[in-house]
Amino acid sequence: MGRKIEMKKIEEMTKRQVIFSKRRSSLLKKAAEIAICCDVDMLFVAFSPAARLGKFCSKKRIEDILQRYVKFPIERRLTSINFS
Amino acid sequence: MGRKIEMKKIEEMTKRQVIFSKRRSSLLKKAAEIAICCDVDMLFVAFSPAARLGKFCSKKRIEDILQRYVKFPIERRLTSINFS
DNA sequence: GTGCCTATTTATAAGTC
DNA sequence: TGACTTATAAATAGGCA
Repeated sequence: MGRKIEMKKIEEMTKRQVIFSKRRSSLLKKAAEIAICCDVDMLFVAFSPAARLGKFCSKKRIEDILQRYVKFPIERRLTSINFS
Repeated sequence: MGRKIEMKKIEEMTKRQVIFSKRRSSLLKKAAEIAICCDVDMLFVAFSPAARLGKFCSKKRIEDILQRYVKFPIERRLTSINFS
């Protein structure tokens, strides 16, 4: 899509962030479509090098599983993220 | 992409499974590209209605986090999945 | 950092075998 | 079930405002 790019880390930070932002939203959109059309629950997380989280695409079952089984350190981080 | 479809659950099971299989692999491919080009770790999980897991797109940090913080019931399920 | 534009590249629904 | 093919629709890299 668009002009082709190499499959390697984009070294220019600004460019890398712009590309990430754009592609992440497309990926989430796709994940949401698949979740609905194919009747599956989808979980998606992106960790930046600074260890911050990206976003979720999720539904009920995954929220339940996370609340039930995931210990506090990761749970605390996960709950700061928007579900969509 | 392709002929347009409605944003709702595909009722025909066979068709739904075929579509899911195709779109899941595309989504994983995209996630892998983003992970490399944008230097992020990506985690992706799909739960079917039968509660079986789909697949992962993951890297080192996420594997570490899962091993360190996720309790056994979910961990046991996660470890049966391929990382790619 | 945001938000559109668009030429180009990908994804993919349907179909066939 | 999978592996192709193809017409169509979506994603997107690079620009530009």
